[in-house]
Amino acid sequence: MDEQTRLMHSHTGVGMAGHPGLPQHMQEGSGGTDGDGRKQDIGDILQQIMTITDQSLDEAQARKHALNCHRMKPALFNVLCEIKEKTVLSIRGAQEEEPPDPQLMRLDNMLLAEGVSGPEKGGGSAAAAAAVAASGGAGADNSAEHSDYRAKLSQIRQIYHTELEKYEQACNEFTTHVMNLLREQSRTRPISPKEIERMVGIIHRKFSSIQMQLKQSTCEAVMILRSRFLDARRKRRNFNKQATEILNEYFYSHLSNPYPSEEAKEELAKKCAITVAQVSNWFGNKRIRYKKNIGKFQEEANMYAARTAVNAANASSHGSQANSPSTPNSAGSAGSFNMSNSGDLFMSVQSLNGDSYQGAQVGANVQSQVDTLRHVISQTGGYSEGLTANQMYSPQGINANGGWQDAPTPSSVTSPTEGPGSVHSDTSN
DNA sequence: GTACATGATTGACA
DNA sequence: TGTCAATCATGTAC
Repeated sequence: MDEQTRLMHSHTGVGMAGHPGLPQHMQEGSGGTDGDGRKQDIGDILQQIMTITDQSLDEAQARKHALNCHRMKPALFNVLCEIKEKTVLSIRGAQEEEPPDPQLMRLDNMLLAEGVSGPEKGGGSAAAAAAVAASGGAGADNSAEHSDYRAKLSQIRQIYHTELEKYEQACNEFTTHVMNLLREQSRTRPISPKEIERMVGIIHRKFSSIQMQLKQSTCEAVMILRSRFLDARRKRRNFNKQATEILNEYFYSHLSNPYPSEEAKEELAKKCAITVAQVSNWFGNKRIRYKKNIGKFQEEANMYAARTAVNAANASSHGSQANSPSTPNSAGSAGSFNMSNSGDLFMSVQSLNGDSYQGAQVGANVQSQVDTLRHVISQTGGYSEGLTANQMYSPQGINANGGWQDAPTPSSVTSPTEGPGSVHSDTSN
């Protein structure tokens, strides 16, 4: 039998004796040996092919039925299935057996940790609490942010589960469909149960890759939510008024050297309910912005000077606390910050009176300073008429180089609470 | 929507 | 390592 005939023979898949509709020579397994015979065979086969379309559906069904009922069919299918198992499927099997995807495991772990997957027993809440703790922000509005975070996480969780359910449903439907299809096809071509099982596995893998994408997207959403929640810059909140006042009071009362020590920073942080880093940031920004635009801050400086003066005056007139006046506290609710000096304020006050600032003079006589302060206060309302702004709070603390007057290197900046030798002009001196 | 205020970040520097 | 200076990103007032 020549190659073409063999091909046709195998393609028809019905090279079995007694099958209707095939040329007699094929049914008998004989092929033409001479050229004319071959031509005749091919012609017959072509004729057969051409007439297939002319056959009725019933006729085709009858043929199909006859084929399925052929006594040799099961045996032949078994053999073919065996061959398939030994060749193609075994090769595929070796390729498809993969270890669990580490990325998928990471995603699963993360979703579990974030409370997106797994039981919903406050996982998101715990994550939010951890996020809050990590952020180290002021606690006042933490609960609001916390609930916001939880709500958004819950939303993500809901979407995740809905989509996951959809995928699983679709996967099951598709698997059932394919299995039915393969079972149906197994009547006409050799498909072993193992092959069907393998196909199911392939479908599942495909769907799990889709699920992995879903998991990845969910993880990204959680990460974004988390980063937004944690990112201090994004959730920047202006300090409350009290905190700003406390910081400003310190700044303007240490204008000649507005570099709080670590201890002072910690105390300010505690008073303002912010972190030490935030205090440092605040002073850094304040120094820069004050230096850049002193005129703009003049009014503010005067206001704090007046306040400090009033409080200093009150403190000194109410007893013997002149050596350690507490920070002026406009509202009295911010707590008293122990600024043991008002030297810079006095410096400015004295300059108001035309005296040049000399550190040794500062705080020499508390009572006289209080008197001077009272004078300043009386003028505060109309300083703009009689006094230039610079007279009130001249940038004398800033040297020609742009640095603060006598400002030591940051590392040697001493606390306002430090004793003699400090660059600050404590009244306690 | 826009301009300004303000807290945070970043890179350079001493 | 703390500070400066520039810059970013958000809040707020209009």
